[in-house]
Amino acid sequence: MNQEKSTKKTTIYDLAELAGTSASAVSAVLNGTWKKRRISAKLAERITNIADEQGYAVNMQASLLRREKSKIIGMIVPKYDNRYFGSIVETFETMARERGLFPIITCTRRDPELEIEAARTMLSYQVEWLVATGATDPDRISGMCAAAGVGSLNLDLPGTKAPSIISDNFTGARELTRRIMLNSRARMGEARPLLFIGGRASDHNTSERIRGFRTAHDDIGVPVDESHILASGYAPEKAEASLASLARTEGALPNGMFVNSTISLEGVMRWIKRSGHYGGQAPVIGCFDWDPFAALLGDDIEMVRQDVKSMLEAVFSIIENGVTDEMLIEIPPIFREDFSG
Amino acid sequence: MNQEKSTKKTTIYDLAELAGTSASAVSAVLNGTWKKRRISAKLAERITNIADEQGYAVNMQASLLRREKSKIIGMIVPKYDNRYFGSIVETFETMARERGLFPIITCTRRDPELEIEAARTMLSYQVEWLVATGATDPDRISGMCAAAGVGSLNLDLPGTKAPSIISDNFTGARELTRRIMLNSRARMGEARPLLFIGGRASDHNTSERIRGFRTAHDDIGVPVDESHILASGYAPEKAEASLASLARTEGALPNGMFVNSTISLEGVMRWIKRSGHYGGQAPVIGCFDWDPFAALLGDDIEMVRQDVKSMLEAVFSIIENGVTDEMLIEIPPIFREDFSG
DNA sequence: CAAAGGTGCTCAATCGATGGAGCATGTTTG
DNA sequence: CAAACATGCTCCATCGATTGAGCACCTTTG
Repeated sequence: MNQEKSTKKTTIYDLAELAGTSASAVSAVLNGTWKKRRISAKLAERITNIADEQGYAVNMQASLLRREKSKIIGMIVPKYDNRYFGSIVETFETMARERGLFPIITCTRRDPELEIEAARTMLSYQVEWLVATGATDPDRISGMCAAAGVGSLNLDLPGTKAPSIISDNFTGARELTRRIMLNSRARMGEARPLLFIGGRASDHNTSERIRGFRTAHDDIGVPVDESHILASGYAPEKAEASLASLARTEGALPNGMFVNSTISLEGVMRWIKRSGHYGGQAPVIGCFDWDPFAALLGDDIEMVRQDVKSMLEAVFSIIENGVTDEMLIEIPPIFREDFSG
Repeated sequence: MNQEKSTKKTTIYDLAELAGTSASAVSAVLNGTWKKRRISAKLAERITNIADEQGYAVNMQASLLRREKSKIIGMIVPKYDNRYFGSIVETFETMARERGLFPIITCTRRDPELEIEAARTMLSYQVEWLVATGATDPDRISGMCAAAGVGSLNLDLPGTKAPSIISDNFTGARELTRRIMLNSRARMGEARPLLFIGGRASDHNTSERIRGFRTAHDDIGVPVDESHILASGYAPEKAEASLASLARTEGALPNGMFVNSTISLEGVMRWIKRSGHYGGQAPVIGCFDWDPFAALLGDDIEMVRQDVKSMLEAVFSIIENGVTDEMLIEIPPIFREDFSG
């Protein structure tokens, strides 16, 4: 209530004075080591009460400086603008807290420089582990962590210098392609080559998904149209622009599409609506990612959901039980029948 | 490259030894105060090079313990599962970094206990400001911050003990209701009472929106049907359940709906699709929040977008220029014509 | 009743970075 | 040429919590 209390923060020394005891007793009581340090239950209770009254909160900076382990775990994430990353972040926070870890998360907006800066900042905060999600240069981050003696993991996009947990993109894409093909055949009467749109051909996920896309075409015996593989980036505008340009040069577009992410799907749906290219009848669509509203957009839209929970269980299993031999762990994505929500 | 480097972290003392100088010189060079402390440019460069070679990163815990200001700014956010909060978090991070602050964000899943615990943890990390977004008990958080001499702000949901920045819910809801009414009249030939669904009547935003909803009915001269105000919570299931229950007791539902958030809209759209209540013709909908896919869901869906950028500019203006007299700052939301994306 | 052991606490060094104070030099200035 | 000043550093206390070591004061045991 007094002046000092509102400006300066309460420390264990203040509490010690109030309780008529030493700072080490206060420290021991508040961090739970008091039994080990043979402090009486009576004193412990008195200290606890005073601490509560004063609204005391440890100074983590001081505490962590002294401790050997920080219990801080960092995550770098590219964006918060879709359900996949949103769910990764939320699940990560929850699981970290369940394990007594303090999660710090930072969003790098797919900016390679920001990624490095963010990683360095995380190291400054003494993270014990750093999870790089969808990083543009995961190996660079792993290198920095290794030099600082900090563990690192890649999530969503794999690297070569740290264990990587990703979706089984090949199998998922193959099955998704098969389903689009079946839906398309049901509507059109025959199986025809699909369009692939979104992502960057240089990234592992996209190239694996394209491989699955090709394999599924092979499986059914339909040729792949190379000019219809448009890995033009993740932004909605990119997808929109490349569809527009393809329509300009080719005329009629395929009636089935494999869309590489919900972000790309945003652009695709916008173009379909704005251009009126398909008239009333939208194409049969499959999307490698899930969004509740996108799922309601039509009857012929198939969405695969990446299994975020299992992916993060794999992440924490490595953190808790140490690094396994496998450097690449692939988690099967979930198809419609499998998920309840 | 040696054993030590991989296990123990490099400190300024290590760098000082490598450079044949003192730790304070190293510290001054690396934190930019070297000119003020009259270190020669030559030595500064040598130290910088060695630091780079060693991949040195300051120990923030030690640094912050000594400093007076932490430059850490905290945000508490309820969920990451919609574009509104996603955009708040992403914008907040970006703006904080632009101002040389380090943002830490934590998600409390609308759990009141977790909120308090998160606030206490933030205080332990010596945040200078805490922004409580959509908090269930903002005043409790403000109280904790005040006791620790830390500034706090409320975002999205207002409180009474700290400045609050929120959307102008009343005016926004009034205009949104007017638009739904016009769309509905255009389709049905006459203006009829709308349905209000989602949110909690006890929270400020919902009650202000309901007030705007009523006022708009008055403006047009249409009575409000009290049994059609369903503030049954935020979860999609809640909205779905209360529509189902209403349809069971009343038969035909209104042909125009005011949906209080995209989260509720998820449940609404799901119910409309599953129940088949409306046949082919979905009701005219307005939603207080924006989502790109939801916006594409039909022609008669009007979405207001909360002006996240302006809201956060107001937040940082208070942080930078001090607290103004106003305790409640209301930011007008954005209607369709206004936004480009 | 002395030795041995237990109980309940305090002392003081420590973590790494910071910054006020101060110590050698070299350079002006009256 | 001495006083005054500038330059380029280093020394060391400090931030708050932690923890090994150790000091009194019991209580038990042979």
